[in-house]
Amino acid sequence: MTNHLDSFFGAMSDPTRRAVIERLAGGPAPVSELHAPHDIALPTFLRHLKVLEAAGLVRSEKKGRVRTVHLEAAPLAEAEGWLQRQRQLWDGRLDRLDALVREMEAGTEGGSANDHT
Amino acid sequence: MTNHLDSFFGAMSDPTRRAVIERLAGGPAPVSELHAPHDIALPTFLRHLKVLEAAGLVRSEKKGRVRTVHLEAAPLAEAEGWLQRQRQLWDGRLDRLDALVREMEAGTEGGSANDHT
DNA sequence: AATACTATTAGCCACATTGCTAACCAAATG
DNA sequence: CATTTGGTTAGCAATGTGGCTAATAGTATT
Repeated sequence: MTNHLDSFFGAMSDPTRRAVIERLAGGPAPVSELHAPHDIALPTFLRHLKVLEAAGLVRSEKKGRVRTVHLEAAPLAEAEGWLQRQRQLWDGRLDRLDALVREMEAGTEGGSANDHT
Repeated sequence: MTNHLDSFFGAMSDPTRRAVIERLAGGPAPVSELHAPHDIALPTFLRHLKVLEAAGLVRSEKKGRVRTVHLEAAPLAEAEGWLQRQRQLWDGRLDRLDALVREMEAGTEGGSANDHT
């Protein structure tokens, strides 16, 4: 199936690439401008952009000799959703455990309690 | 500064590791149980767990000969927040652009409009 | 005490990633 | 039309990642 999340998280795991995303959240920009603040060779930087584009995080169009890059928000939302689901599941579980513990402490009269699974 | 997000996203970029997280969202589990559904050698799997632990995503305690692993929700929340901020920034920008376009279409009477920056 | 089970360490290989330089193409610009 | 500018391609080196097997350690279990 080769999940989207795979290439997405891979793309986000690099500080240079995250910095590009942060910059692009403020609006589209040409390659040269995106490259400027980073102290790496342009070809190297270009490959970072390609990784981002392959992950569907950005798109770019070339007009004349300038390529303009812009953010694609949908993948961010997707990953955000995934994280949220996992976290909420876990948080919810903790809440339920907590309730169980309180219930058990309240009275040992004979409550049938099922916790995990 | 060696951001948390670095190791976090790195850890999440592997399907095996994400599957472990998904499993752990349902509750803690011993190493062997976590390993079972994955068709890779145990030592290999163990290293995945180490990556997750190094990224602060899980913790584990060993009792007897069994190591029990559990999810740590805080990092998920942190990454979730980061993504949300970037996305909202971008979405907000789109909204503002949209508004601008509508404003410009409404009347070309002589409105002074500032968009980006 | 011997055996079986759970986890761990060590070491190896193949491939991916990230960095570089050098050379090059195509579109402005003088 | 020569030059500069913005981006791209090709190729190399160093390091990281993910997989394996073999061997070991430390509990249970019988």
